[in-house]
Amino acid sequence: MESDTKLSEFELDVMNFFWQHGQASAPEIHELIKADKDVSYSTVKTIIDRLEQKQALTRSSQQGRTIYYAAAIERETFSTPLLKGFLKRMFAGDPHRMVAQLLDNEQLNNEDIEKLEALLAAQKAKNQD
Amino acid sequence: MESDTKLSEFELDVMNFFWQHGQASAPEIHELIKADKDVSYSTVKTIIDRLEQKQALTRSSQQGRTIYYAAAIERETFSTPLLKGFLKRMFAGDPHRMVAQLLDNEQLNNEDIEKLEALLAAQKAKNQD
DNA sequence: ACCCATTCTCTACATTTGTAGATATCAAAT
DNA sequence: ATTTGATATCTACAAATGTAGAGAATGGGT
Repeated sequence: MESDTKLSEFELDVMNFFWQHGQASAPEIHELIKADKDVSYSTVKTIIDRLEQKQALTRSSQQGRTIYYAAAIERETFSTPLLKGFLKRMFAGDPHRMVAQLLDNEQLNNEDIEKLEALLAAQKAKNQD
Repeated sequence: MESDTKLSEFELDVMNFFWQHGQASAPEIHELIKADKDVSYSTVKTIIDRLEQKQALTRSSQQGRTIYYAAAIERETFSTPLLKGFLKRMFAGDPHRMVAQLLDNEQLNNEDIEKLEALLAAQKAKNQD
């Protein structure tokens, strides 16, 4: 894929299903998406087609007429630059601000927080060497 | 402002200058933006006009013909829902994943990390009561 | 009082995005 | 073999977005 491929919000929503579920057909994705948002099959299929064109999805198999697609790129391929951009845009590039707001927004219980603490500790250890 | 106002990427870039610098004129913003990206004055002014229409900016004063604008909404008004959306879309709603990647992407030194640890500790304390 | 550089206003346009209908096609049920 | 329901393909379109030129307007210098 082009390194500069951009995905729209809706396209990203669709990709998420693939990243979570592995392969899926358009009707399946439509079904999943309808839970959140009332869109027609055509709409979803169009998004999938565009994702295929952008080479974010590939046809992975076929059952009868039904085409199964799968993500052709890792989530990280997108999340890395996006996170950077988002951090820059929304938090003036300051991770501290971002985590502060994350803590504010999400209701993390102590268990969650401890997991994050472990993460930080690990990074500190890594910094040491 | 409408609670459902959406800003585009470019619009957000422009808002950032206002959030950081307080009030500014279109030519000033153009000057600042040119450092990153080669766009014409017209382009920048159009974005500012759209932001004004969306009531994200207001005219705060005037020097001769030059109009000064200022942010009419707080950064948090946008960052809160956007962070939520971004978390959902890019990290399947899992803050842990997001922080993990943040740590991966940004090179945080131990001092930075300790600040984050303090943040987490504070939140834990708050959870207690 | 006059000129002009600066800034604003207006208009325009290609592209991307969200949206979906019409229609072709075929696999499976009878 | 025929029908039909599910699926795919194709086409379309309005709105948003990134982009910028032409030209109007005026504040400030002389």
